[in-house]
Amino acid sequence: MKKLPDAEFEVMKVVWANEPPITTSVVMEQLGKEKAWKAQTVITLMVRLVQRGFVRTEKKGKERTYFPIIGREDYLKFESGDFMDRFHGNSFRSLVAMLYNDKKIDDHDLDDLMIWLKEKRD
Amino acid sequence: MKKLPDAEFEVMKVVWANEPPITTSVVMEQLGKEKAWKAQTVITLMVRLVQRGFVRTEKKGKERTYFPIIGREDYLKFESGDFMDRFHGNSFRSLVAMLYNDKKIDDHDLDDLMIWLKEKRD
DNA sequence: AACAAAGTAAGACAAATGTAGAATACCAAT
DNA sequence: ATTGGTATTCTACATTTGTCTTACTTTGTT
Repeated sequence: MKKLPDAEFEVMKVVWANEPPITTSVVMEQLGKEKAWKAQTVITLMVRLVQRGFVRTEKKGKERTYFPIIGREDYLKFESGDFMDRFHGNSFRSLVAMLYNDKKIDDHDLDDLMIWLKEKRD
Repeated sequence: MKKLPDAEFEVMKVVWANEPPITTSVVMEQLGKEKAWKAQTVITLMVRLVQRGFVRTEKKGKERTYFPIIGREDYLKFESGDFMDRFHGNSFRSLVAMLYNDKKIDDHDLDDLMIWLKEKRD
């Protein structure tokens, strides 16, 4: 698997968030607010995602529908692993300390985490 | 701050790992094994890092020396925050669960984390 | 002073990415 | 069958990234 470019990832997020299949118009609607993309832009991104093997597509009349091939979980796993590798030399503590110092995770997150950890104790 | 391209990040890793200032030849030596980069490639990357404001440079005779401006910690914090944001909606638990399921971290890491968490309870 | 070696600057070029215009296909109503 | 509206395909183009070639500087040497 390879990392997706930012724009394509934005599209995939929408694809994953919806019950397949999805159309470009739906993607447009759901991204339109933040990204001021033209319809062609979204279509181009869909085409590239097909080439990359992230989605497959079917022609439905004048429209085109898309189905995810790579699942959200799998992709996030991949990105997470890559990230740990590249930026934290796989040292988990390094990551935690860094995020905590930078206030990216707060005490509530830690409580949350503690609960999860305790559940693991089975 | 903006994300560095891969190649430039590789160079920065070496810059950060050495006592400043550093020269391209040192970067070459330390990267040479893995990256089969020509000297010019490294020099170009250094130039781009200067433009980006990650390092500053001084001419020392025929050589050029470089000093980091952005610190490793600061950059890693930035990348870590960005990552949490983009891929885990800032849910730290989501990240931990993902890494654990994907065997990127093991029980030992979790124990370790538990200890760290308990220390935070002060 | 002239030269070779080491290092650099300037420029090049293909591939990847972000973004979109123009021409075209397809359905829906006339 | 024609027309009009959408969505699509094809094509384009600027910017960024990865990588390098060629021409020039600087310095230590003959």
